[in-house]
Amino acid sequence: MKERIYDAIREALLRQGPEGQPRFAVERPRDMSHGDYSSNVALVNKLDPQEFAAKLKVEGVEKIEVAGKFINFYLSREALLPGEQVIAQPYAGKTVLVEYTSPNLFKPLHIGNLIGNILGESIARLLQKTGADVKRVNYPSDIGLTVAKGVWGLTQTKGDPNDIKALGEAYKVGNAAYEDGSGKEQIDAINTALYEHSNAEWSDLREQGIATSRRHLDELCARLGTKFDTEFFESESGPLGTDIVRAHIGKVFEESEGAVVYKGAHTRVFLNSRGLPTYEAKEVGLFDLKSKAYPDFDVSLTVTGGEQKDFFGVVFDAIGKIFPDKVAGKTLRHVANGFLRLTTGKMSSRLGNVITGESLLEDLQKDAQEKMADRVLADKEKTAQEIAVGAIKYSVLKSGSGRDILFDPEQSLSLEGDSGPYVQYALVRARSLLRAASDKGIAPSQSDAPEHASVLERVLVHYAETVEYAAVELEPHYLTTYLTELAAAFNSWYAQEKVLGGPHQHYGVFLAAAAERTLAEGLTLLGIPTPEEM
RNA sequence: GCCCUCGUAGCUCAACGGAUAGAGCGCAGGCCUCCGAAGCCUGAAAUCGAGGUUCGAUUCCUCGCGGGGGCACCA
Repeated sequence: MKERIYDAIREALLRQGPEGQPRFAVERPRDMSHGDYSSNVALVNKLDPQEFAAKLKVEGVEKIEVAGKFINFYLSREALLPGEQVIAQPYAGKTVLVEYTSPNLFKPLHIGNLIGNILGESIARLLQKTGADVKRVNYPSDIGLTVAKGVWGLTQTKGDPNDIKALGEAYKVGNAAYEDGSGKEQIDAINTALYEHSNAEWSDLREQGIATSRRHLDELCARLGTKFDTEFFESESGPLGTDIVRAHIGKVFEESEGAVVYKGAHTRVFLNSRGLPTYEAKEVGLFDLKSKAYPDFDVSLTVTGGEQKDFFGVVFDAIGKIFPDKVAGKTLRHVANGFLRLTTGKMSSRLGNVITGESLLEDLQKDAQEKMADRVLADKEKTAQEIAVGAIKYSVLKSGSGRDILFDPEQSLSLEGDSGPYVQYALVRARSLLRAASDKGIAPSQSDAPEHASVLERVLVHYAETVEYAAVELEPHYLTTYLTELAAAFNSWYAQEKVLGGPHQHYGVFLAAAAERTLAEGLTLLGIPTPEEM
């Protein structure tokens, strides 16, 4: 619909004469009383709005009104009848790699790690919906200093490498010893030994710890709704990156103080003075792995914390110099996710005040269970989990992608108001109404539609363009905001409308079905579960 | 020191250079004999400061103040 109005204006503008590039916007007015769409075309092009508006004719628009500097478009009743929504396909024919989650094996996943997974999953789904062939990539860190700290910690604590909590404890011990210097030498030695597989005992601890960590990770990803297409490990990208970097010393890289560095916007170390690859060199290897697995990819997105922005700027720059041919025509892009801060202060593995992803989910599940105490549901546990996942995901996806998320561990997460469960609840009510209608044999139909459209229909029309916008901008929160508005419109309509048995009952069912479809699809694009009942 | 970000009701967040700056929580009040009250309705309450660009600035630019992040062997 938006396209249609846009095209009509552009055509009329071109007919006016050769004034160069037509410049104008068609947007959804903030206030519904200003119509369903609005344009600033007259203002920007210094035209008489009345005169210009008179020349416009758009199918599906019943009233074109000039309000001061704007031209407002009111859709016809027919155009406002909820129907098939066609989602534009700006990514058609594109292969997009989305790398996200990228956990540190050997440490339990804390809520901070969850943010990247939640954002990445939603972006992947939005891209898919708008035409892309999406490949989900996980890049776990299974070797390097972090793992060495954990292994050293285990040798001290004698913890069980099959116990995830013991791993967390061991990492804390190792990290502390590394920072105060007391264990630095030994940990560095373990690090080297792990790369070289020169110590069976340490390598064995590493393998066991990784297996434990992966079990928990897989289980958590399954609960969150992520299924990766490919995994690349740092133990693969490390050696590969090392070789590639070495082969380009003098051309792209230079040696300095025993290390191999790249001098871009700022200087970064790719191989440290012990000859081991840093994160930087591993990224070089990772790019090579990605281009071998998916030689025809068009876009590669890396979703990680915003603090890595400058880092990726330099690394992508270096990769472009190493592989000018492989990078040509492709886009490498870093997508920043914010990090999670606690109201009680910074969360830090070192201080031990981490909240693991698992424990947060469990707490929320308990809250949800309590709320459902007096209800009879088919599967309360499953439902509670859907609500818990919805609550967490919504709280991450409701603000702009790079923004930090403030989390109050005392208050837990909200299950009401501006929240995941609020939108889920609207969906559940719509489904419940549809079930009741079906039981009573009231079929959906437009036959008894009321003369005027309600707010609900006027919100529904904007679904497709919102999905497209969120996908192109890589900003799921536009969709989140929209769905909350849609849920509010539905709840409001539902509260004042006695549907079944009323004069517009068939249309009411028809409208509820449209709301149900849209809410369900929208939530799915965010990666939020869509419960049948709650 | 340099670079990047952010600053909007008491709190957590929205607002693609546009019209009367929207929500939720909290606060004050109202609504279940009726398809689900995790809901609906009403009310009080905000753009960090100073300049500039623009017909129009929360949004863009400059300066200042205040958070956060990054800048050589962590990821």
